[in-house]
Amino acid sequence: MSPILIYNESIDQNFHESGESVVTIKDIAQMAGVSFTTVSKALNGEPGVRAETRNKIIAIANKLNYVPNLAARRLVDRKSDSIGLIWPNKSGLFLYHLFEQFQIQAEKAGYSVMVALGNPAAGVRTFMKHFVDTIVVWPTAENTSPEFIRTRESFQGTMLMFNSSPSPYYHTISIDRQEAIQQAVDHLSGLGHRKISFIGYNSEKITGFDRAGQLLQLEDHPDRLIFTPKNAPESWNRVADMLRKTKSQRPTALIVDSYIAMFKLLKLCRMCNVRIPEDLSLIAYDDVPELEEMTDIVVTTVGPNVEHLASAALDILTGHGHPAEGGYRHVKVASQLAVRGTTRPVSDYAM
Amino acid sequence: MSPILIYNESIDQNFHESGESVVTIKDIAQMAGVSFTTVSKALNGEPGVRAETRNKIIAIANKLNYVPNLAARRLVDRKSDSIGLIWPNKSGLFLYHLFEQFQIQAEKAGYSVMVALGNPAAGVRTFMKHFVDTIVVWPTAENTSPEFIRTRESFQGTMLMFNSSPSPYYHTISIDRQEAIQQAVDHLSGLGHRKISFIGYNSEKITGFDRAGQLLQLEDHPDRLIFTPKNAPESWNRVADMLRKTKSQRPTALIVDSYIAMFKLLKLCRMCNVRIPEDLSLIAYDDVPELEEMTDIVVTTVGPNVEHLASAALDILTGHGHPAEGGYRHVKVASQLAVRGTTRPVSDYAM
DNA sequence: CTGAAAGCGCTTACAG
DNA sequence: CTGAAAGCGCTTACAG
Repeated sequence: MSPILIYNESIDQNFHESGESVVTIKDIAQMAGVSFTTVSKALNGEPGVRAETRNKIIAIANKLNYVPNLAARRLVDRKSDSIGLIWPNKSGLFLYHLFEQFQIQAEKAGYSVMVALGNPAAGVRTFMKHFVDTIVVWPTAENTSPEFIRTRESFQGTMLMFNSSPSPYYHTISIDRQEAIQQAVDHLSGLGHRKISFIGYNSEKITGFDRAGQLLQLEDHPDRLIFTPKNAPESWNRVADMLRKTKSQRPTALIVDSYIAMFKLLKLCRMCNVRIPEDLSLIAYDDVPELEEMTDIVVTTVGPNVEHLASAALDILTGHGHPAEGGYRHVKVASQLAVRGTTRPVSDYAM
Repeated sequence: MSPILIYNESIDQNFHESGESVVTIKDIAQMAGVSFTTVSKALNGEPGVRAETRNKIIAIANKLNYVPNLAARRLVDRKSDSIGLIWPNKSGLFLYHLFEQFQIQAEKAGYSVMVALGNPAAGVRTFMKHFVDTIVVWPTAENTSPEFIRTRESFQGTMLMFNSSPSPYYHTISIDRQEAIQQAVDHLSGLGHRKISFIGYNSEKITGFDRAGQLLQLEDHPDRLIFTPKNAPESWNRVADMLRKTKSQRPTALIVDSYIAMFKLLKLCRMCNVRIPEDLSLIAYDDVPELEEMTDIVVTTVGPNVEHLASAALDILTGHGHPAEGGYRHVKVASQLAVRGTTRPVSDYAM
């Protein structure tokens, strides 16, 4: 691969004249004929400064265009109303949307939000360096690593972990994936489907599928569960095999694990000339907005709503209804079924 | 509130009467049996510390999970070695990948990277509060606003603007979109295509298309340029009309503006029973990695490579070959054509 | 190679 | 009401 192709480079010799504010409280103190202690108090609205003195000081500060040095201030009182989000590499679209939502809501609540990309442990360290006092994490393999845990322990602020079981060390928000899949199955069952397939590998979701299947006494069939682990593309051959079966042989509805799996499935369907939803109903886990413009059909989905997740997190962090004690809170967020274009009554598939 | 109790047996409780204070260079100094001056030098890679001493100090720092206090460092006026990325809402996948690449390379170069989501002006303010001394921006309507410009002017650090014309106030990296589209046309022309369509709305790209068309004396035809502005979905009807024409009437190759447009086009192709690349060649602008798993075919693309963009930015910021004067640099990055599955010789389309 | 000391600009007890 | 002093954690001359 060729190196960076820079074919036109120029140097701008104009210097940016920085109007550096060298004005400190000491300068103001001298001009006002008071001590810089008094200046500090006056400017910070502390009590115990005569109004006359205070006004004089403020006037001078304005005149000199005084800008407080935040580094100095922060060195003394280490506070910041900012929230840090840990964003591991390759986290995909769902996290992208969740964090976008989170920031919109956090901004409204008066927080500034920063995101640390890359290695989560490094991210926590970055936030510590920058005085971010609240950190929000979405778990991945990387941030359950010993390194991350060690780093997390040295963090003095508040932490909120999404999608985690309750912990004595941080707030948690969990998602009931099992219940989500059960909702999906319920919906399909309500439409008369008895022969349903689940394609995926997440154990919580599979458990939900199994449980719902038993409760509703769904039909047991060879394609009931097609296990497609992350690094086994060949497992998708089984999906293709299923799609090639005759209408009476194959299931009438599918549930897929993720939107990635959904794309693979849609590809295979096209290859096998199976139309969705004309030949087969489909529900996908995870609701990612831009998918609509990428797929031919608007897919029925189930999963946690990013706005709900974000506001649940913010509620905890802003301490809404927070027990005064200051213990950590553990909230479970329910999923939502968004019925759209890809689920039809089983009667539509009658032979 | 119940704090996170760090209990590390190797820490002598003498230094930490509360058992949870933040570790400073003084703590490390005491453990290492040296002065904190030496610790500072050792940790900052300053010369004049015996290797043995340095290693010992570094080992202790790691063990204690030492995080330097940026406020203190910044007070004595030193760089914070962190770069802030401004990430406006709805910026889409390309920026997502560019920033991911940027952070990977920046981390290798020893910087910590933070991203500010949401309003760009607020982002700059956040970064100022947190001692970030370098800010990287991708232009949008929001960050050419007067508010942003005002905020930018009060920022004392270095700024790098992607996709901007040279400026006396910051570094810039521009992308030659015009040339990118010319590359695409050249490639198609080389395959014998004379009847090519451009679908999109970006004026630079259209200019590139027009220019290349004139240079190569391509055929002029009714579907040469289909202008599809952002808020005019009806403009896509013209694309559908084109696809419904007979093989001899319609163009043999298409170039689309963006991956969003690509998805729309692929949908329409399916509806109109036009196969790509069996019936029509296609080149899309912008190379976004995950597209591969979402489309049936692997699309030939043209556009700036995120790795190149990221490393060009980093080169500037790390001052590789930087003139000592401190002027701003302005670099133009070329695009790359990634020939993949969707461009065929025009002879394949012979009637 | 190592360390004592000054000091960055500010806040906050504490004493007048 | 006002101010002298201590100190936040760090870097950087400077002296040993």
